[in-house]
Formats: sequence, C-alpha cells, structure tokens
Amino acid sequence: MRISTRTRYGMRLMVNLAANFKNGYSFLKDVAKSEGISQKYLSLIVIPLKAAGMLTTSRGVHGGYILSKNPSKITAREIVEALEGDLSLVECSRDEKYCIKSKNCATQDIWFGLSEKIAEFLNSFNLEELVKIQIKKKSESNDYSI
Amino acid sequence: MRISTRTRYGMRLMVNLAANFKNGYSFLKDVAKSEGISQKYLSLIVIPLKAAGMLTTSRGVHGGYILSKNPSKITAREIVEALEGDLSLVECSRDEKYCIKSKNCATQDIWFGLSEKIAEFLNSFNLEELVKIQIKKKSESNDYSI
DNA sequence: TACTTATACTATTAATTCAGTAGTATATTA
DNA sequence: TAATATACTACTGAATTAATAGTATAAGTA
Repeated sequence: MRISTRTRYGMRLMVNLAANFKNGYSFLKDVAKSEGISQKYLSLIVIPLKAAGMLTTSRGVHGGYILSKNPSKITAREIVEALEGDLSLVECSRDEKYCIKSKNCATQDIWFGLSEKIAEFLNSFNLEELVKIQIKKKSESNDYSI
Repeated sequence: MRISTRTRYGMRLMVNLAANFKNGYSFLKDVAKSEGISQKYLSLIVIPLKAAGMLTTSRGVHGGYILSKNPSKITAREIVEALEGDLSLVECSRDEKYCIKSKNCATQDIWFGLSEKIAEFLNSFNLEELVKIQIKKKSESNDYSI
C-alpha cells in the first residue's frame, strides 16, 4: 500500500502552482526544474488534473498552467482522487454483485471504514494551507532556494 | 492505492481462525473451502503471519493452524503489517538522506500524517470484535451457512 | 516399517501496473 | 512562418501480483 510516484509528483506540482498562483501561468518546464521532476513525465500527470477541472491551460509562447480555482478551494483529496482513481481500498461493494460474502463479511467493515478515514484526512488539507506549511518549513530550515 | 488480495485473504483467514479459536487447530483445507480461496495460495499467505508470531502450526495428520494469542490480542494492524510490509505510504523519511527536499516538503506532512491515521484506525480493530461483527451480520442477513 | 495426511519450501508464470522515454500534432504568439 | 508551449499517442523495461506446481518434511496411524 504505497502512494504512487505519480500522485506524489502531482501533489508537489499542485503545491508549486499554488505557491505561484498570483503570478499567473507557470511553464511546466519551470515547475519540473524546481521540483527536480522530468518535464515529460509531468506533462502526463497534468492531464487527469486538467480533466478534473483543477487546472486551466494555455498553449503557445505565453502559455502554461494555472490553478482553475483559488488554492484554498482545492483539497489534497481531489488531487489524489484525480491521480489515483477513486479512494476505495477494495473493489467489492456492499452490493452482493461483486462478492457473494458481502452480507456477512466483517473484514469489509475494515476496508470501507479505512477508505472513509483516508478520504476524510485528505479532505482536511487544502493547497493554501500546504503552501503556508512549506513557507514555514523553508524559513525554519534556513533554505532560501526557490 | 488498493489493498492487495493477499492482505484481504489473510484478514479473512485470521477472522476465520479467530471464530474457530476454541475448537483448536484448523486445517487450511477447511479454511480455504469455507472462504472460497485457493488452499495453495493461502498456504503462502500463512507464512508471514506465522513469522510475525500470530500463528502456531502443527504438521501431520492432526496438524493445522491456530492463533498464537487470544483473538482479542491480535489487531488488524498487525495483520496488515505482516502481509503488506510496513504501513508508511512513502519511502522518503524526514531524514534528508532519502530526499533532498525533505526539510521543506509540505506534501510529506500529508503522507506521514495519513500513514499514522491508517495505522491508528487498523489498530482499533481486534479479531474478537471482528468475529462479533461477523456473527451479527450473519444473523441480520439470515445466512446460516458456516 | 510403510502409508497417509498436513504443513513447509522453492520455482515458475501470465498478466498487470509503474515509471518513464520518445515522437508527433496542435495551438498561440511574435 | 518560425519559435515555443501544451496535447496526444505509443512504446518499453522493470517490478509486482496472483496465482499454480512440485517437492520436502513432519507427525500420526495401520
């Protein structure tokens, strides 16, 4: 049970865009460089984020990416869901169609309950807060790089 | 981010053994049959559970598997940790060794925090409770099968 | 002792997923 | 029309997953 590199990169990308939200569009090239991630790979990660309505894009010389909403309106949950698919840890549902044992399966309670907890926790982070955390961490670690 | 079949099967195996705890050793054959899981596959899943000290085994004609501890003393967390490896969602640690950006990475807070929440939640289930839940579900669904 | 039965161990495999690279197409601006 | 940035499609090597298969070993029994 690991978070994929894809999702981790996507989260960093989004925090990065949130930090630069007020400056308008960002080039993927720049995000990739400052995060130390392959631009090509990021250009794939960006697709589901755009599809989920979190990113607005512009092509051409002065193009780039920008968050479609205010950073405070975008949660970690939305980002993970866009990149990782839905957050349920198991395929089976309480619907008996998927598993004959559904109606008397105690272990389902664990997996469903856990899925909910995860969604709840991720929902408690928004990009504005994450940027604040990052700024605080940077100042505490005396790291003044961009 | 899915729970592996291995872990799901292992959890069902453990709940099954917990339900039969008072009857002594269970044959894997019987567990496999009542859970509808390949016996061969279960015989592999059992190994890390035994290694983690949760199962006591006996070979030969009257052999089988039995929980090493009272069901109330075994948590879902132990089981998942034995089967899934450790519960941290990311490899990086706050130790800068693993990632140069550790000191100013806000997204780490999400992954570490989430890992803790997951461990906490899984820790709140023990096998005795799970058996009770299962019995309750069975009676509510009018399913009297073993 | 030989037979049966159940666990223990080791190897193999097909299918899928992951992390990334590569190349081309398209839109926008200068 | 040249330059630049995103958009799209395809491919690939490595790792993981969900099994299956076969053999070895231990324990009780005829």
